[in-house]
Amino acid sequence: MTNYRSEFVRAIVERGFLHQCTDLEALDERAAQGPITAYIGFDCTAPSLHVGSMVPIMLLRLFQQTGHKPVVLMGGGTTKVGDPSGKDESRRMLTEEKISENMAGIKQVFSKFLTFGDGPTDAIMVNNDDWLKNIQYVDFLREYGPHFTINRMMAFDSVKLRLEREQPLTFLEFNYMILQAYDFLELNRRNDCTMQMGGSDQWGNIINGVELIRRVDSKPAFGLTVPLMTTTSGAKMGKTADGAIWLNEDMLSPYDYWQYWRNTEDADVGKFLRLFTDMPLEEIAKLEKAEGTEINEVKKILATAATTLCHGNQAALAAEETARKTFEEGKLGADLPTFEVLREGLEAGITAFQLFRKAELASSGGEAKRLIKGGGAKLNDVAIKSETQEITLQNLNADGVIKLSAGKKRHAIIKPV
RNA sequence: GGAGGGGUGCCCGAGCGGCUAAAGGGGACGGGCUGUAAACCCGUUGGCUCACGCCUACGUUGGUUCGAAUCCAACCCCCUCCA
Repeated sequence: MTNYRSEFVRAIVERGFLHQCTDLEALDERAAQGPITAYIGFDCTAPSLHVGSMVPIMLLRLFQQTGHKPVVLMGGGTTKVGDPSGKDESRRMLTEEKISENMAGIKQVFSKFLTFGDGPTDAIMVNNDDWLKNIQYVDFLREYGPHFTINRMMAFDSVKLRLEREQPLTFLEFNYMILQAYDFLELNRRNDCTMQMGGSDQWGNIINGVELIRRVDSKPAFGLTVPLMTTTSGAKMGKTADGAIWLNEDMLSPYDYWQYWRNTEDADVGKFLRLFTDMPLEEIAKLEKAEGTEINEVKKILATAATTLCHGNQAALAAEETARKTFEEGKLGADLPTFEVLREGLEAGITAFQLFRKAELASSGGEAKRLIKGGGAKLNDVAIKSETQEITLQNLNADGVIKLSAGKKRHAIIKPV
């Protein structure tokens, strides 16, 4: 393959981050000469980002590691409008309070992956509400409206898809792409930001910004996208059994985060090591050769490395240890969710299915009963036969607690108090 | 504003007076096989109750009927065409 001159381009190509780029050779040339500035925007639609945003985040990290300046753009303003890309229906409108709450939650995560500061390659964070909120409608239309044709806007996938599926696309959402293009122009002027990166679904929006900068300020700019991540079997990344894999600790425990990576499909292990860890490529190449059950060891390395980045090494090791105890020794790990139950209640006896509900292993009594009937419920690793079995202090194990399991992977501890 | 079509369970979608907690699919969960993988096979999939059973559910509100997701009326929302 081509030899790239810049460390950045070489790294993204080798590690599998590159999907599309407006002009890869020119970017390579430019990145080889010295630090450049690039940004990725994150909308504030939820109180935390989830694993689906990990590729862009890791891209920013790699960008900084290879000597450049990343800009994290919080979409405080654009979230008010709502990005129609990849949505087959309008999102309900979020209130401004909700948006600022979400932003506060999302912000936390970046400091774990990027170094912020004032230096030439230190990351900075900006909020597009700062410039979008003061826009004067008619002035804005006169200045930038002429650079966008409806003909072109209609051709964008985000728009076309909605129209084809006969789903409504509001005028509000229709404006999203213009605002995002304007963001890029604004960042280009303010911070000399010359590249916008993002997920492949953002390609159209990114191109608009590149184009706008060229037309308005006659300056070159780059656009680059990362592939949309799916697992080998086609599932979108970030969603599993209990919902999204959130990056914030208050929404998903490090243990569950570790488990997510531990359960990676065989075929994805190498790809994920390259994308979601800092591990050198030669080392990954070696690990990737593992076959059969050996690959399980590699998955643990992946899980611990990925969790270390997000939650710190201590939390990652604790998660690994809990997993080892739980799965390999059948014992209890400290990280398992623990629920306290009054000792008096246990003395009197609690019906099995009620206890499962208390331990949040089932969301309703019916679900708990079904679980037990299906043979998936265990009490101290022994299958429970009857959903009405009484559980009492007699059932405490050697550690003075009760271990409940729903299936092979979900466990909880009941502790009398 | 006018004409037509439509709103069903987590999602898609069938039903079009009783046999309907509502076909089928997807997803999800559990079991089997394995390696905490994938694929495959099987089961479960509204809530409450130990249970008889009760409650909630087919856009909303009323009505017809012994009986309505199914018929009627008004209203709300969406889509298509016309203005």
